[in-house]
Amino acid sequence: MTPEQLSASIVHALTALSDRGALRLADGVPGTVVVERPKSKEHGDYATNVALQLAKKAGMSPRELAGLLAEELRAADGIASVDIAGPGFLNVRVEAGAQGALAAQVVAAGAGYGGSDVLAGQQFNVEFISANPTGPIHLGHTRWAVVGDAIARVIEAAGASVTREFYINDRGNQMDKFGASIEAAALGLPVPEDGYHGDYIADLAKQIVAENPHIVDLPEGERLAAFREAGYKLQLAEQQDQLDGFQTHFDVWYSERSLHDTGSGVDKVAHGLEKLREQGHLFEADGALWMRTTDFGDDKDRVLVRSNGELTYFASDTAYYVDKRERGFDVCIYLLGADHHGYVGRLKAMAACVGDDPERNIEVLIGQLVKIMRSGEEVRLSKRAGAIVTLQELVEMIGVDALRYTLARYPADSPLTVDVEQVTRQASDNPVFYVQYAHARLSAILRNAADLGIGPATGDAFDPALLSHEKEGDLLRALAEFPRVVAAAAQLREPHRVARYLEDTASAFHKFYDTCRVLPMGDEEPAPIHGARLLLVDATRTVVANGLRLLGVSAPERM
RNA sequence: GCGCCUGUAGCUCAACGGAUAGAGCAUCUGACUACGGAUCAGAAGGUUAGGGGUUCGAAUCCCUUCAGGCGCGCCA
Repeated sequence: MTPEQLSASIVHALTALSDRGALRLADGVPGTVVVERPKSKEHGDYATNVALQLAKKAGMSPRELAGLLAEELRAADGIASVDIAGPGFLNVRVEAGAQGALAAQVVAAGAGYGGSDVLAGQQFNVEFISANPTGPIHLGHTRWAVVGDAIARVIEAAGASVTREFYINDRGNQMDKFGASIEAAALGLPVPEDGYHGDYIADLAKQIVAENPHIVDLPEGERLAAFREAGYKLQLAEQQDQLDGFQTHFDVWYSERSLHDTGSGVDKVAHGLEKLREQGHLFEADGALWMRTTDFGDDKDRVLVRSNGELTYFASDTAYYVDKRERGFDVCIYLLGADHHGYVGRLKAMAACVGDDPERNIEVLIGQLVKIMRSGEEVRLSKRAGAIVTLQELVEMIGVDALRYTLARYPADSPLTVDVEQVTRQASDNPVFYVQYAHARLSAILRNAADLGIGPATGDAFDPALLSHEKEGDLLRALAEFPRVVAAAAQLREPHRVARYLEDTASAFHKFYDTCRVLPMGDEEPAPIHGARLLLVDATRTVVANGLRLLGVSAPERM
């Protein structure tokens, strides 16, 4: 029995009581009730606080209501016992047969188990990383690579359609500084003070000159542009390559330049401004064009066109948002670092200014920055000073799986400290291996079973009531949780819940494995219990594999 | 100064407003002649930064004090 099924049974019981007049609820019977897995086993297989929640509306004491409900519920299918505890909790024990049946359901659902339709019918755009193409992807971006990708995956599992998008800031003076830095390096001149100083700049210069020796002979202005464009192309390709190797794949790489009229006749910025004008939130002052974001809670109005005629970055942002909405996305999610939290207000206000609902159409997730410790000291990220820990270095040190998992198992809005040495040294103690090891073990059992010529029970040969051991019950309840863990992760945009859940489930499995022999021993004849446990093993393997996939972490069959 | 985020075990961090606040690492004690010991069983470790409030019930919500991070440009 799953929590959902139990919830339905409770609603059914409430309805029956209500129909008989034994219960009168002010707002009627709720559609669903909260069923949770208690922390302590003494509190049964499942617990619900429904009596506490409804007592006031029913005009009776929680324990009184709990008593009524318990009596009604005891008659329901699949329920072994119902106890009333504490102030009015209902502690429910489920019959072994009703619980064991889940194993077959999981295996039947396969890769689809864990999915739901809680976000069905919605189109999501998830934008993350969006690094300037002026340097390598580094640890500062890596958290968003992992979290953004995992958010996209869980939202997809919740039934929505998702586009992962990377916004390339390929316009503006940072690009010019980048170009000037490469140019200086190529010419053997000192890099400008406000330029980029990492070693990679010299490498880029070398590569560009090697590919096109005549570039240094170009006239000065042309030469800068040529270095800038060549550097841009190489750097973007490198970012794409590294993210690809990091199992982070984007559906759309969106160039900021493409928002501006580049002779295509489509000027999306002008279009965005027009939209704002229609809505009446534009005004001119001091020779500049402004958006009155203060109409919607921003702390000050924002300039779109400077008095010198140049467009601000925010003008691009607005046009980009309008474009996303016109491409059909209902919800535009932005993942930004804590150093950008000042943008939340203006982005929301901007969405309101173009006539959207800022509570629904735009969502800005602010993640805390990752603090990096090395040799007991904090490593300060600075692209310009060249002090960076690149994604590539990190992957070489700790591997894709361990790095992804480490960053995925914490909520993005909690500050995180990563000690480079510790993560590297303790790679084998990383919880990712605990979960992966469970998968490898599960795979090994199924392999060994196949060698013995046996497999999971199927059809009528499966007797769910055989899975009555305490550890089997614990494991089954863990498996039953998976769909709502994924749904919660999607709705709350908190994929770390999946990682924590996998650790719990792996633990339940390891305990089961330690206590319950799955395969026949020696020359023992295969019996129904072996088939039933193999089915449970198969179901567990399915859940662990599905969960790891949501995090973009591999599920190895051998380690 | 104003605003946002954070403060939980020695360390890194969990905990839909729920019952005795949990994991991993580190420390200590046990378990391998049968499915993978990267495992399992157990011990120890806490005034959830401090103080008020809301309620059946608060780490969680509200107020306040303290501490830390970040942000407040016609930059990107």
